[in-house]
Amino acid sequence: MSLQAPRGTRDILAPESARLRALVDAFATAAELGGYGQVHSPMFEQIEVFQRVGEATDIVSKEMYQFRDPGDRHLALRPELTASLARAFVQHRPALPWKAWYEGPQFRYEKPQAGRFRQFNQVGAELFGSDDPQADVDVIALAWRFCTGLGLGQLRLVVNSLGDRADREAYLAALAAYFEERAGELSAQGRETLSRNPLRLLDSKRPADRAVTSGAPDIEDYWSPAAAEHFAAVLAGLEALGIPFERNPRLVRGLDYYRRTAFELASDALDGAQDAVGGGGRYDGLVADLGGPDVPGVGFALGVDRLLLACDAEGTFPAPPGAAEVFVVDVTGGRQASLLAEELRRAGIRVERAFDGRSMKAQMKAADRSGARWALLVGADELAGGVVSLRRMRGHEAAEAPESVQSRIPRGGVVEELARLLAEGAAEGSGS
RNA sequence: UUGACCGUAGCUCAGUUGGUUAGAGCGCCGGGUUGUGGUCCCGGAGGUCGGGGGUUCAAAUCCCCUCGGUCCGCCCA
Repeated sequence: MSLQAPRGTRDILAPESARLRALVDAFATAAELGGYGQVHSPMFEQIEVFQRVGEATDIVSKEMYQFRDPGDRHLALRPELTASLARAFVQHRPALPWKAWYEGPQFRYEKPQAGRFRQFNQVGAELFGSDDPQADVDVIALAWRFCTGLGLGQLRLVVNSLGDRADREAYLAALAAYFEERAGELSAQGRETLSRNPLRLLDSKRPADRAVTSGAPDIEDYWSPAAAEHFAAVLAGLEALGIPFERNPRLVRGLDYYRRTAFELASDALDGAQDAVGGGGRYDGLVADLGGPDVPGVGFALGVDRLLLACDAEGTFPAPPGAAEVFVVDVTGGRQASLLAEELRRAGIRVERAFDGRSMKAQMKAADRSGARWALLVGADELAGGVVSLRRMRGHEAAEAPESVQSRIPRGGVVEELARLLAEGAAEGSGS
């Protein structure tokens, strides 16, 4: 155990990696169905990209991996992707509205825990250039459609509005005043949070602080008429689409740039502190903060690792079958297995074979474990006769007549015959 | 940064108050006569007991440090 993956990171090996890719594929399909195009952005950015976006947020102030490159540039591994996308928007100025989706790892220096890693994967989408409440709905609908498409049923959509910039500032001031007055009742940690960002305190799970926060001023009382109207339109839009939600005036998100709409997807199937699978909101003003035009935006990100945990908990979205379709057993040295396997693979058939000249029994065992429905057997007899033995591997009783299970076919017709059998099997499989 | 618990074979775990060559199940490899899987039987490989230091005649077992994991808190994905 001398060398291992750094703390908070892990290797994702074969069956699980296929599942992760399938999840990303499903998201790509959902997003592109909605007119979002994929963006690849760098894993690291000039550190200012993130700093300008949220000095007071934890992920920027204390969780960033930062470094200087050999050219003395001050860089940071991306702790989130909305800022990267906003930077890309400013740099390229695409036509509006710009709808982008993304996927990939992000990095935060935190204490690892179940469902929380220092390198973790997210999928997400952003819509730049519209302040229409229907844009908010478009984005939320994508997240919802994708998650329910995975088979997740125990998911709650929690929504809130943080008002416009001025509303938010007025509210923040009122909140700070309220908490200052009662600082004595707060826990030591609570007071620390207060000095950093009073909004954070609303989320607090500490019982002592809860008592204080329950009487705190309500954001709704600080909404401007425009913000209130916007939020009402978003809720009406969700209702029209039949997307269930619950309102929570205490929902503030971890990132400071949110304006108006904020939302979170939480899973009741996940226990413990990490029940949020994703969240997002509107961030009007962010693009301007990065030196671009005053273009509004709304988006979200979902934690891939948490989504998969939620899928586990609900017993949905299993790993896709990676099984071979055909296994070539060759006891004449292995060259025939190479030839047959390659021929079949060039025809698009998933083929496995054994190495190291193992015994027929061993190769048959391997064939069984591979999950292949068909085995091709090549021995001295077959080789001499220009044939191969074709054996059905699964779904038959031991008592069945041997000739219905195994037969010899001409060597030259192997690809055609297997293609036919597999197509037949697929048709049957889809019918049942 | 602080707290609690945990760390024995590839995996899941036993291992009595410190006491001989550290075990099981699963998995893996081989065998059960001539070239045939899934069941069964037999055999085998595989472990610096996370790492380092200390106490002791003797440490997987006790103490300290360290690394990693889990939980809480914090926060989020």
